[in-house]
Amino acid sequence: MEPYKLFDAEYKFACLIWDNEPINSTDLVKLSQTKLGWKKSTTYTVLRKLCERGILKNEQAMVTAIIKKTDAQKYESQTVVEKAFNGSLPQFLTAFLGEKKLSEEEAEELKRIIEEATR
Amino acid sequence: MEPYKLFDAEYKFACLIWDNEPINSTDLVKLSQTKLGWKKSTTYTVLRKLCERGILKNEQAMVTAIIKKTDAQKYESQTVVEKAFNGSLPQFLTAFLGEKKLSEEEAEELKRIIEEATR
DNA sequence: AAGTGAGGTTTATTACAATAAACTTATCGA
DNA sequence: TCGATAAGTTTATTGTAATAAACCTCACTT
Repeated sequence: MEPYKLFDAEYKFACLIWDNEPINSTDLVKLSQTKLGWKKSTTYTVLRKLCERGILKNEQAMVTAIIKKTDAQKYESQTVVEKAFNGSLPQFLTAFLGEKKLSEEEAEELKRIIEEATR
Repeated sequence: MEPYKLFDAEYKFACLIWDNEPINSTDLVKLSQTKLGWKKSTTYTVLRKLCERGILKNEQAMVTAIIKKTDAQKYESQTVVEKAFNGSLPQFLTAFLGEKKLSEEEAEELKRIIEEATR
């Protein structure tokens, strides 16, 4: 398995931790119950798997993330561009935008991000 | 199942059809063999499923796509942006680019695409 | 000392993606 | 008319994601 690969359920769960860390495991069980509808055992099962894969950490009932959210996101973004767009960001953008129209502000923001990444 | 959702194996297979349609089913079996390493029965199984889901069509042993590649790509791109970036394209772009640097030409191309989508 | 809650683990269950073996039926050329 | 080939279908197998029931152990409280 690639290091940062998170399945859908895992990703949602990891988001709870990214947004709330450090979080006590009992509190995380409650949070998963309300946010995801998970039972306690489900939470611990998924938690342990993500710990084994080096993505999260659970020490003295305190859960934190080892992998940063931005790294998981980078992985997600690059995976889809490779898989479905032959690695081409322009192709991705074209497909994503489709017939959608951007406002001036949105366009400016995107161009700023691109500018930022241009040497 | 959402209409355009294609699993990994299905997406690769659909690409063969998009790139070669219209294609005779026997030829498609051969193509899947060489490109994906699939047996004949695998090809027909996946083909039938995609036909049932209204994504492909197989009539008189002639296989064509009903859903266009661009539509499947649009779905893929929007799905990942929603799932992992809270629907925010700027967040996606930021994560994708990371520390990567763009050349002048790449930046120009991206800005052109954005310009195009700006009313 | 017995009950209770925190903090887990062990073991299952279910669903379905991925792949294919084995069988069928029809056509067509030798 | 028989054997090959095309064009499929039926039925399995395997792996694993998603979810959870049932159990365990320890510390603390009553």
